[in-house]
Amino acid sequence: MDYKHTINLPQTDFPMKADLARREPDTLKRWEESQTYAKLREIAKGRPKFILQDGPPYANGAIHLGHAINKVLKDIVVKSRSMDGFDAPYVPGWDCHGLPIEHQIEKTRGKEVKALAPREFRQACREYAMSQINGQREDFKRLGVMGDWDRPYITMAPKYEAEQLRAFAQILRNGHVYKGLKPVHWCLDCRSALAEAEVEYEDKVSPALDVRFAVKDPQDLAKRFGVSALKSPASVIIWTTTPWTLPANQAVALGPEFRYSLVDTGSELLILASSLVEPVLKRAGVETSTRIAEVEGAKLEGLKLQHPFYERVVPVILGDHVTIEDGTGAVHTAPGHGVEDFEIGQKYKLEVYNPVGSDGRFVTGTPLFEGERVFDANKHVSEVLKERGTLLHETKLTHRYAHCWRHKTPVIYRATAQWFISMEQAGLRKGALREIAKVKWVPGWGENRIASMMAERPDWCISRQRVWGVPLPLFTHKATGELHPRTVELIEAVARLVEEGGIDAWFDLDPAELLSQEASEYEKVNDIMDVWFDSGSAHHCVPQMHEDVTAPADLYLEGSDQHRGWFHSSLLTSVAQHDRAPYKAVLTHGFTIDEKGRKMSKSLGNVVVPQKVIGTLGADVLRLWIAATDYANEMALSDEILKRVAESYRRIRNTARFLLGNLDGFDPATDKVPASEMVEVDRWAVWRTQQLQEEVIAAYRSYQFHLIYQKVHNFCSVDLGGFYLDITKDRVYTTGKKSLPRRSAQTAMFYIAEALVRWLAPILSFTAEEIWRYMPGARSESVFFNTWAELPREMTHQPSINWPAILNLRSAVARELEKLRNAGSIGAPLDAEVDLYLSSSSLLSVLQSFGEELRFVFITSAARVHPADTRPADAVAAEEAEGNGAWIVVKPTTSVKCVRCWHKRPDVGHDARHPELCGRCVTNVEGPGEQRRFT
RNA sequence: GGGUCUGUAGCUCAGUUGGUCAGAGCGCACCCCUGAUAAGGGUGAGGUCGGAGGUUCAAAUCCUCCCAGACCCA
Repeated sequence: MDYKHTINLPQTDFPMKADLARREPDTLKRWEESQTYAKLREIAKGRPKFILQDGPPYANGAIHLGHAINKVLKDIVVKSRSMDGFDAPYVPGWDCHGLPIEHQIEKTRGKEVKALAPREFRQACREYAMSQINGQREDFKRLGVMGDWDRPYITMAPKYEAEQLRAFAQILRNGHVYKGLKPVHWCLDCRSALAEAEVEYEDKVSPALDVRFAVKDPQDLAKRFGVSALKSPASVIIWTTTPWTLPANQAVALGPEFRYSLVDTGSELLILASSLVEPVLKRAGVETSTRIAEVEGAKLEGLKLQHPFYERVVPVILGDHVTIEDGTGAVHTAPGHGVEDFEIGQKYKLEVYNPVGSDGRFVTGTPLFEGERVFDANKHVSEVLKERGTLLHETKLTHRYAHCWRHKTPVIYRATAQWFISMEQAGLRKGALREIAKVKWVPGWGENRIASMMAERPDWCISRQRVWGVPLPLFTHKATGELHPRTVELIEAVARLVEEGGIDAWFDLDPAELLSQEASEYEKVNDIMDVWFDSGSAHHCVPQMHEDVTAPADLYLEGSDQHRGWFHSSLLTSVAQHDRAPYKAVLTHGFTIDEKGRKMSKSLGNVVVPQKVIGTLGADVLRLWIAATDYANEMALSDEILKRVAESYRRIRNTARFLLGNLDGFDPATDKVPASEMVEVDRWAVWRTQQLQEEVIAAYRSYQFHLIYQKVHNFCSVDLGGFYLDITKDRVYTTGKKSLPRRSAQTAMFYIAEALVRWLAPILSFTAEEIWRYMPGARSESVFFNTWAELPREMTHQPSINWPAILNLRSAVARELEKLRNAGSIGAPLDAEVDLYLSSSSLLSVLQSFGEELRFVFITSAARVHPADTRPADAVAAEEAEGNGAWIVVKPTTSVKCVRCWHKRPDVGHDARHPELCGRCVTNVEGPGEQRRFT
């Protein structure tokens, strides 16, 4: 007789094969069609808010792995906060203005660009940015990121631009803005100032010159060095790799603490840092020399020097920025061409002299070099020095030098009129540092990092001489250069115009419209703002344009480079505007590297393309990798790592599938078993689930997603696959379909599935949604409409049975069974029977109470327990567990196999009607069914 | 060159304030099952905790230096 039909095998349509690449789009379509995100907003209405403010990606290019990580981490945060009972909206944004897009237009339109009017050029930029947004948006959605994709904030929206102007007005009113002359990175090709972020460092070959600055007053020098008369002319030697800045030289800086030597070469006297005398003389080819005297740099302050080719006398000054690692220990100082030079120049009231025009040529009237391009002038400078006898030595040097990130060409420092947000004049630095201390930084070292940047950083140059950006809507007086007295009001007027007509409204504006008869006295500023100001004012702009977003945000979440980027600019604008941080917490993640720890780059060929992963393994596998990786450090990805992740995905998926399969025929509304009637091990399973759930929730709250991955995966493999589901299979399969023992297991599995699907949802969003649809019982349309599973309290009490000890015994028995298996005595554990001899009386009595059910723990056909002292000589000692000895005897069983439950039992055939069945199968097939209390 | 970090088995990660802390899962090898089956179960082999010094009765855990890597800056 065939009893197979009496066995309750798992039954589910939930597919084992994920086929994510094909199936995920269906889920996306469902979310789209049923407006899942919008419905979630309705459902969450009234809950406490959790605002994650999106840092806008730049609207240029296809998304890469870094984007994917960032968006998925945000999505995990938002979804987990939602499941945690918050109203957690997600309004994505895009950063739209700025140089890279201008360049993109220049590149694609070619020469035609030059003919474009600025207005048309901006239109082209706008259209391009929009196309990029649309492309990126599809990719972000495909990752499973849920958000208000139909109403993102884009920084080129007229409303955003107008609000940005309002934010600026407030900052101006608060006294942070000034106009100044300052050396800024200047790209000769852009003809524009560059932000730090627009500069990158590349190797460059530069001339390296040692130049004489002759001492004007030899007697003064002699006195300072404490020597009598000097027999030869003396010079301070400076070392420079930018000879073209020598025309702008205003001083020579020495380190106050360093020692400087007066060295006689026979023909002349040189002044050099003592520790550098040797290398300098060596390269200059001086063979014999005598050190006459030595003093601290501080002693030489104010010494008068002759400029090497101009009729200009410059002083020796002191600066802590001077180093004696290379060069001569004497630094040529041109405040118009260097930040440190500028700063030290302020102190010594040096002139900020800049003879270089925006085109990178010396301006008309520059002696000797008028009209020459700066880098070309290097050679000329060197010739002039030679002629004047002021060149000690010349060579070439390869060093890291600032380059324009777009043009890849060397940039210069050039003093120009720019608009600044001052770090000091209205206490911005102080306020920012104070606010940094109030923010929670994850990981904690982020605080140190941004604080040290904030403490050091110079004033923020917010002006750009470009086209595609939000204007600095200012009028300056033609004679005095002062801002119009009603500037704040005027900006508001401009903001209203921009709100209607976008930024073109400003560029097209006739000043008379706002200034009427004053118009002729004022100049309309043509600069635009640094794009960092755009995104940096999102904390102000977004809440003004989207009702779901409020400020300050609960969290900003970006890559660790944003300590200098968006975290930084946002903090500055927010403190300047409101004197508070724009965020309560900041979370940063690392960058992607390959399995060898190297950064991903095209040249190394180790770049992982997210679209490709999604198209093969699926977004959920990529999401799982993101969750599984500790984002605090670098995040390594390679084919092997992806393979591992995909394998663990399958484990989790199959666990869910098995649970669903066993829930076949279970209706939670009618079939749930009360805790008091549940089988002990089922209650253990629910308890264990509850324990884990607490850990999972805690990990979500502390953003430790990789722990969730570890814990949940372990749960599936060890607790469920390796124990609970393994031993429960027998009961679910063989007891009556509607019997209490089976319903008890189903009740546990039901709660496990309810919990599991929710744990997974923020990470494996597609899979969780898929599982959700196969779960029994009435339920909402989407898993995301729910909060964490509530497990019945009476089921989650700590079990009185010492299950950990039983699990230990189980492992010990498994080791013994393995020996039999390897000896060929048994195959499956059901071929064996086991006798346990325990010294722990409590464990002994518990297991004795299990009675016939004990065998199910080991999945053996029989299992018995006895006091330790009755053990036979050949009993094998199990590994110690809490000082309690256990001895094991396993042997092949001699009983006959029941064809239905496959246990080998002595009572097989006792019932004449079912000659092939064991006793419990008989009762399960047509009797009242077996009882189970423990397993 | 400076700042901020990271470096535990092939992979991903645990290792509280220094004292069973050398762990887990995966992978791998071998075995079993064939009623979760392009599944499932079991056993086992893998690490001188990046390297070298030092502090300590005792260090993966503290200090110094070095090496490798990441981000930011110069």
